[in-house]
Amino acid sequence: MASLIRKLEQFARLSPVDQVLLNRASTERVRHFGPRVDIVREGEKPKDVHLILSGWAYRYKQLEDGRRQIVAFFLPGDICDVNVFILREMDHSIGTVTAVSIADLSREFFDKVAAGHPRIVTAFWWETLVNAAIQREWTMSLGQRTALERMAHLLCEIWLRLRAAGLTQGDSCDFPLTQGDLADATGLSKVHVNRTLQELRAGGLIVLKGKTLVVPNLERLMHAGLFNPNYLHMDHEGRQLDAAATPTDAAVG
Amino acid sequence: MASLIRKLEQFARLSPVDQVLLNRASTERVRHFGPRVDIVREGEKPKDVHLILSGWAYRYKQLEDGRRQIVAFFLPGDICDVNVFILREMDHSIGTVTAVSIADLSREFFDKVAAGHPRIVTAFWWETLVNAAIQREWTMSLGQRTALERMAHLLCEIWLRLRAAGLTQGDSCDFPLTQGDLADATGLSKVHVNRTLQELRAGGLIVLKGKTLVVPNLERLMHAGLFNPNYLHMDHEGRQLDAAATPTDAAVG
DNA sequence: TGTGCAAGGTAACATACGTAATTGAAGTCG
DNA sequence: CGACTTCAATTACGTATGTTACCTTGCACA
Repeated sequence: MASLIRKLEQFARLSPVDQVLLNRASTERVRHFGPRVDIVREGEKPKDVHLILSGWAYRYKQLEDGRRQIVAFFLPGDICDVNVFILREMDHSIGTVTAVSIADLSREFFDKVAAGHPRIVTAFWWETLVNAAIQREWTMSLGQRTALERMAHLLCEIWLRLRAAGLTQGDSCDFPLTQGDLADATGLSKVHVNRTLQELRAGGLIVLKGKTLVVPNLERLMHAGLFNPNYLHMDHEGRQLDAAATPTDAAVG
Repeated sequence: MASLIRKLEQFARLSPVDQVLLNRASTERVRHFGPRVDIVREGEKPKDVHLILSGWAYRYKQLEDGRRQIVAFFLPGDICDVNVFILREMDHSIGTVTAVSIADLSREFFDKVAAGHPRIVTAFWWETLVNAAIQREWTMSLGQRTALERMAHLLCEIWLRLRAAGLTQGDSCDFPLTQGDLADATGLSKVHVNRTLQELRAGGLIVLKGKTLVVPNLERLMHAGLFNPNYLHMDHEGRQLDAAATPTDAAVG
């Protein structure tokens, strides 16, 4: 799976054998879903781990009275939760935004990885730790950032993650989220999301129309969102995201 | 370390050899800190993983202008982040509430665990996944719950975690957090935290005075916080937290 | 055994954001 | 191609929570 390997390679150098294993695992048991559909529901017993091959999805939780919070977005190349099948039941649901293809990764796959593929183990740990860091940053956003900062911050995060997966074209990208989605993710009302987006547009920070987002000046958007990319841990051992940095041949694992 | 083993045993049955290993690791390199002191600072390179032996601490992030968010609390028996030393630098800080003793767990320790102690591996995965679930629930709280619900929810969480660590006495427990701490954790102002606590007191949901918290009726407090304990994943394979459930001899791992 | 400082508590006032309701634009499906 | 349905946009108004300021309580330490 291109996006996954591209993403993991950012962090750990995978051997050809590693890559073959990942490729096989991500083509063996593939399922397809339509847009706006649940893939997994709270209360179910997690049997497999899901790798997003294409499309956007989100993880969400819901209160009995209907209030709903999106707690994470999944983009192509993302793994839902390494090793969740250890748990007895899901404490949240996963739904699609667009049409989505996923590969189911079994417990046996992870056992095999643990037994003989230390580079992949390291890379999966990195994925796990980064996801935890993202969740913390969302806590920070919801607790401390204003509506404008929060929105700008979220857009920066999605932008950088898309870029790392090779899914941006110049300064624009596909953006299938509705204002309702953004509201559920930022903890704001739809009305206030609309106001906030207007403000970002007025400041020339974003162009958002139809299902396309343009970020003319990432620096400025990051500034507006008090965005510090360190939590994404996109560099390691001197390897930088898109600066051709020191070509240290770091053996990780 | 008693609290740690007690907590992990809730989930995975550890062999005597496993327990010896954990006990050795948690007595080898111990450090002591005073109250209101930083253990780790954002930007540092994580060299070890920290196991809290005694005392309360928190993980926090700070914006340049001083706004600060507590994103997690650490109680005795908690491990800060399994395998963080994989990352290049900390994206947050860890500070103490009370005096704290910690054990430093090295990379070598985790390598040894990975190589020969599958039960501990499983238990650590469980710890990791539960911590992620807790972080998600905080996101939910900050995004959707009202001040009152949020506070009640947080108190329930801390209560259950303390109870699982054996740190409650009947319906009361030590509670060293200040209203300022609660404000930074809930994303509310100190004034509003005060108002909210008054309201909880008026409703007879808590008695909070000095450094002691009493929860006369956990059910009612949970109800007020829309608290669903499933996210703590405190039961597994039929083993319930404090109901003497089916004594399934489940071999995990 | 006071004395100083952090923590808790209160009040008056300010505001960022939510709610409800309506309208128009844009897809989508029979 | 018209009829739905969803999404975006906008207005008027309401409120939960923030801010500032000040006072009280409690406890650590001289």
